[in-house]
Amino acid sequence: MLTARQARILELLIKEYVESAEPVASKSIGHKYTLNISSATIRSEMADLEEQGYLTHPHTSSGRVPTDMGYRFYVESLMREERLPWEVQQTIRHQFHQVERGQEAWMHLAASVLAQAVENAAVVTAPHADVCRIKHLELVSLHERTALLVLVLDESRVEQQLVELDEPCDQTELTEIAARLNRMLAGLTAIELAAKVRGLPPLERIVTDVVEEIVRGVDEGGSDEAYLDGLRHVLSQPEFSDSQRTLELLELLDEGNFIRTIPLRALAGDGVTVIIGADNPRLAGAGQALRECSVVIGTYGEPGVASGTLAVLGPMRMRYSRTISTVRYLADVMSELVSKHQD
Amino acid sequence: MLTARQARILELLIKEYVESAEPVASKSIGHKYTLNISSATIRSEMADLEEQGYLTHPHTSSGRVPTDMGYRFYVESLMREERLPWEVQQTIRHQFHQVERGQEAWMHLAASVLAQAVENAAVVTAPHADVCRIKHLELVSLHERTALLVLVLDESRVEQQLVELDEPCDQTELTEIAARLNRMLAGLTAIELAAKVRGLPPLERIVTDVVEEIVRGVDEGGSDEAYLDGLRHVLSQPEFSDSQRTLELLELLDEGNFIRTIPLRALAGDGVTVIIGADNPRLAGAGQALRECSVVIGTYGEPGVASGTLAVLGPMRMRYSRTISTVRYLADVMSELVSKHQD
DNA sequence: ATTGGCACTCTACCGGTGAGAGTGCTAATT
DNA sequence: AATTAGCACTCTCACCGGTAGAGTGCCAAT
Repeated sequence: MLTARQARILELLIKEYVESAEPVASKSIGHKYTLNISSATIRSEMADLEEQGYLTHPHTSSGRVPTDMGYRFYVESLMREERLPWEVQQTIRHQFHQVERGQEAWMHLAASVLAQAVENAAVVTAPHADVCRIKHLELVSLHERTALLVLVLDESRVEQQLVELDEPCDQTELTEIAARLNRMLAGLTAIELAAKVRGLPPLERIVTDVVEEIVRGVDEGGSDEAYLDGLRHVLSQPEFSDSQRTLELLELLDEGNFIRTIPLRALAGDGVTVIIGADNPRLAGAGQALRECSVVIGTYGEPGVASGTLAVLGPMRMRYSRTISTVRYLADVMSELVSKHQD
Repeated sequence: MLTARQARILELLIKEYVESAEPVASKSIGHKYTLNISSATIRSEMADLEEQGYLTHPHTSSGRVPTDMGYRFYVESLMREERLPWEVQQTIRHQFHQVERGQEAWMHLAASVLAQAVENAAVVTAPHADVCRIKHLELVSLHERTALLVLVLDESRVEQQLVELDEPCDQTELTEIAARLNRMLAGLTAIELAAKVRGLPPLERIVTDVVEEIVRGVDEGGSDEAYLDGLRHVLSQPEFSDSQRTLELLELLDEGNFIRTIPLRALAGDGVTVIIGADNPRLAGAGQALRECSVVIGTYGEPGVASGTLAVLGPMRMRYSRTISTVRYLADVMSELVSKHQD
């Protein structure tokens, strides 16, 4: 167990380390923050903290550095959650209301705003329900036997796919088919759809099969695109001054690999979840680079109805308090906006 | 002017340097490729080449390295364009026919395939006409006063945007409006549209204004999204072993900045264009990192009707022949696929 | 329990040195 | 006149040893 003083020292040490990125000496804590104890005392406390696993030593004669366990204890017990300063709140809100275009642009914006606010990498996934519903579909003739299916789902999600038809079919016919299907399918989920389309004529079936495939794909979230921004912030941290490390991380996360590497949805819990270093078994196998990183995950929207994920990736040496507040705040803002456009 | 022998030496030197990434000594050329001349002769030829500006010296007693000018001469005069090996062609074709989903996925795929094939960073922009035409539009009611406009343009391009209406409006009304507008606007360009919508009732005007805005945006290509992949390849090259360089490049290109930094459309010419180092004034200002890079740009599709851009970014020390062939080949494949789905 | 003091350890930095690689020049050769 | 062998010269890089400085661990005094 930690005494109150040890906890205090741990807290100050982490604060200091987060700022300086260098091992913290016993003196610097005593000097900077006016504790009425000498460096020698701090040293012996530190030795104790180390024995309990909260700190380490890069080498015998260097200052202390927090371990995963140290950070975890800090996040869970020591840190008080910061209220996000008014200006920052305003900046975020402002940036958000500036643009209000398609969902894609919106996600990009969210990732960009988050990345900028926390000065780390940010990932955002689009909001959607656990099961999504069909809102509307449209068929546009491209060729004789090729049509473009535009499928509008709830949550303003638009999916498109080419459909190869059995027989030639002009726009008039397609429009009729679309109208019939719209009357029949509006508001259905994938499962309901599957039940309802039995016995439809073949041409309609070709379309509904594609629709079902798309809807199922969306439900599984496998198609979830992750909008990533701000990798540069992470990579410019001193822990990545070695270009080998940089590459390792880059290869893990480049180009939409993120979701495959870090299964956000699976890791997200209620409120804001913090994953520190090799904390989570799912990250443990992911190479050295990730083991020095932490991930802060939040969800926004209404659970089950329309929710997305919001995450920050940074070095373990991260301003947790600030990051968590920001994620929470941004999640709130985005929840608001989502519920405004709720159907 | 270069003698035949000097040209030969330049060629071999570049080949060697591209492989080894290290300054090339006079000996190593003589040894590896059986020229019947001694290293002393090669040295004097090299000195001459240097005087003419094709080579440089990192320092007095090191081998030679090609300059921008050296590379340019190589690309324009010495290099013979390689025929892409059959297996590579097959690999590319195969990867392409695997997936045939929405345009977005298609672009991602193209970037990924290209990046992998040339082992450098690849950028792809979606195909579209210089002026695009309206194909179809759809209005979906979200709220009383909010509708989702889904706009299908030629080239299977789908744009969506929220529209705030003056007065409450239900789906039935919206559908009617959409039908009217479709009859009126199908096949029009932005300019034709602007002329035709004068005197429409206010509610229709709100929609057409948004449509016009979108179409103009698309025409200008400013909204061109660039699909970037394979940065990791570039950054793992030895010229970026310094993590400072890495960062510089990353900051230039991170998150869709690419198009802003490198105006592909403006640089593309007929066939395949190669920009070497600080060759182009538009790149000159872009920081040290880019000055050590080359860009190979190709276009695909039918010029003016539906064309997109395809580019490779890599260190100046690049396998130009292979890269150019690959860009050309991929452009052909993509042109085929585009014209197949032409309207 | 706390603290001042001191020995000990490890790093980072500096200057020097020697090997190696590669050139430039010159004088000899074809 | 072009080519070549030979040699001196230059620059880099890796290695070494020595030192200053930072910081700890421990012990004896308070």
